[in-house]
Amino acid sequence: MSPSARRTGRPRSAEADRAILVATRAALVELGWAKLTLGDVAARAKVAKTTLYRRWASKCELVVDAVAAVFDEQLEAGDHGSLHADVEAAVIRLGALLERPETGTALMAVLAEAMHDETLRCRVRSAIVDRQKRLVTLGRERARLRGELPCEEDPGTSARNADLIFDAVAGTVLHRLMVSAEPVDPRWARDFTDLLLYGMTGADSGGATAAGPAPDGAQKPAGSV
Amino acid sequence: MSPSARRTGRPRSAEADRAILVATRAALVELGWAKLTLGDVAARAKVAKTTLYRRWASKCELVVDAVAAVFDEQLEAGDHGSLHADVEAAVIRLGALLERPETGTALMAVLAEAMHDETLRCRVRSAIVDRQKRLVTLGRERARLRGELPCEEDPGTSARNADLIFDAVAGTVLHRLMVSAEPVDPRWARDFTDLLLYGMTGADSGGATAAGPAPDGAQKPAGSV
DNA sequence: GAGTTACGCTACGACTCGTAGCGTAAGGGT
DNA sequence: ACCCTTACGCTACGAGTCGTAGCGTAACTC
Repeated sequence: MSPSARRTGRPRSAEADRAILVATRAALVELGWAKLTLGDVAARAKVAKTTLYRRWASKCELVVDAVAAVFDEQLEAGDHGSLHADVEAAVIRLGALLERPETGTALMAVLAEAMHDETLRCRVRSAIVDRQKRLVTLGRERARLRGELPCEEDPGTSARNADLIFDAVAGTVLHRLMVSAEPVDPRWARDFTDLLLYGMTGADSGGATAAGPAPDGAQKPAGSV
Repeated sequence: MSPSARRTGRPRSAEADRAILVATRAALVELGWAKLTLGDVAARAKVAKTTLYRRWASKCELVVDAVAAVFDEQLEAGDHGSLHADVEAAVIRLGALLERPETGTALMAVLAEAMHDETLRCRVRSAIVDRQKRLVTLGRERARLRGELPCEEDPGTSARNADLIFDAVAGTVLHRLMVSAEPVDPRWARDFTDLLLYGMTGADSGGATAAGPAPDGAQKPAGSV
């Protein structure tokens, strides 16, 4: 239907698409969400304002696509050899992604707007959230094969735990950057990973937090108290 | 200076203040951040538009105050007898607060806008964030007195850990509600608390996650694997 | 070449913004 | 009681943005 309806006529300029998304991110950094106008984006992208309106119905949808493109570039889930290393790498990668001013600002603004727009919320979920969540599932699967996590018979429990982990990782990194306005540096990433794996009690007492060089790296048993 | 400058003349109507903040929250729920206009807020509050502009310079500052008032109402840190119970209570309380549509929407929008406005960011921090963060410090202090957490000599380490815990709690709850759009129900609060205290490894294997009624309640040792 | 679709450009009505000006209301100082 | 000071309500205004319509042209398919 979609391909048959558009197999004829002048095709949409792919370069215009890219220029618009780039301009959207640039304008977002410079002006912020509130002062971002579609007219300004069109001027930066050197396209007519009408072209913009022909493709995106609202400012929200445009920004979602602009941000999703950045997330797609950064989507990967390499195997770092241990659950600890995998989590730490994910934290640093997500932190680097959200530290880019365009990404963080845009994501927050879109999420705020999505509270009132179910369509927009679905769009955000499919374009950004679900693809990131898949990485959590993959990482846990690898950890289970390594014997770092127990097998779970109940798929419901497994899904719930994956959701919980995802909320914890993404939410904490987001909060660190957006609310606390502190950087996701290697030390914090390690501290947070320790917290996730071993909990408040274990991480605080294990001596792997402050001055020590964390000699155990990736193989700290849970009952280390 | 401020009190001396305003000790004479007609005082500002305190009721108008309250009406404006109430109207702001109501309009935020109904219209969302993008479509929220100060003119509309003024009409709802039954005050002149000029009165609004005399007190708040921008939409952001108005919304910050409107949200901060709600946070103030809910600020408490009761002693629930154990670290586990304290954390779980805080999660549920924060969840209930952010589940109110006005609060979550407004907070996200203001945070997004604060990325470009250092003044606004400071305002958010002092009005909302820092007051919540104090609860974390208090809870950890109590846990230390109970012997649930080890003493920390280094104040820098202690502060870093408190910040980390705060980001983890607030960020995860926020993400669960705003991004995943799932409720903070008692089961999730318990699962998340287990994760925070005992880590991924401990919480997953302890059997306190899925169907069981969690018979141990608040006294699960860290080395329960 | 004919048909179809996208693009750039211009112009437009509708709307909101934030401010200025004026007269009136509500307190404090003597 | 009187004046002074400040806040309030109301109206009106220029400035700016919004999203759309109309037209001629460019690009691609059959």
